[in-house]
Amino acid sequence: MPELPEVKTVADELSSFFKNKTIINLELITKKSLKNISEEALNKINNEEIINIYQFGKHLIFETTNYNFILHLRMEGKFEIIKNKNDINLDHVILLINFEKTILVFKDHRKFATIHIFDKKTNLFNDFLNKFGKEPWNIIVDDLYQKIKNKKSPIKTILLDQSNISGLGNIYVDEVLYKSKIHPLTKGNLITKEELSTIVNNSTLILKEAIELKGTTIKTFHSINNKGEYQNKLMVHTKNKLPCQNCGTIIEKIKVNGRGTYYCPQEQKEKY
DNA sequence: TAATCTGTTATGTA
DNA sequence: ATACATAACAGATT
Repeated sequence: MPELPEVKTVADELSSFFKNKTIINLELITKKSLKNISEEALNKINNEEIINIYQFGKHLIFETTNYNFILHLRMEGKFEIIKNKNDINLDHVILLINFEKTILVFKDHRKFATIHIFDKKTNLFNDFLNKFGKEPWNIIVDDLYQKIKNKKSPIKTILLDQSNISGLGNIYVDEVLYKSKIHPLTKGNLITKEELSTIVNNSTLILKEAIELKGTTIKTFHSINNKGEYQNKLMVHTKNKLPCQNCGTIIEKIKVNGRGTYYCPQEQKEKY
């Protein structure tokens, strides 16, 4: 489900329910799903109070008294809040986070989600975050330009790489490149600093508007109480063979790095 | 019906 | 540095 706006929507809702609440314990339901953390490690945050729940890039971060607990939802991670354990449909449930009066249910039918827990007494949390690029509104264009100016990979691939810029996924990157009038296959070394500046500005505009609308619901995304509405604003993504809403040219779908990619062949010309 | 493809993600390998 | 396979699974397509 999640790119940055969807994760932020989820984080805000979870925060309204669980900020300042104490975790009683975690119950791992589907053991084989956690590849990057041990079951014992989950016990560390038993009895921890949640101080804050927020989003960085596509990461959902629960800050507790002594730890940072990070969930990455990948493709299909989602939550439900229930009152009674008997109400749970256990299909695809990975984890139960038990609170005094409610249970936060974490589901992930493709089991791609990852969990990290970092002790605040160490630098591991900062080290982890430092592997990722800044969010668009904090990007320094000159710095990003230095990173991409010699790359031969397509600009779409570069923008999806979270070590360059955090928060763009397959939907919004198509929308950003459309708004910026740049062909998704344009090689990084052909992007001018001015074009990169346009891309960064449009990334900020589009992600912020999507946050206002609580994300995009294409398949199954809904946060907890909200359905996103940004799907009504999409200009190219999922619009294969439909006329461009600006110029009427038929939108094309291609593959870039194996990802379905939509663009307007009239307004987004490839540079060679 | 069954085989194949696709996917709001990301990492590991070569 | 860059392309490809892989993770696991449901729903759509052939």
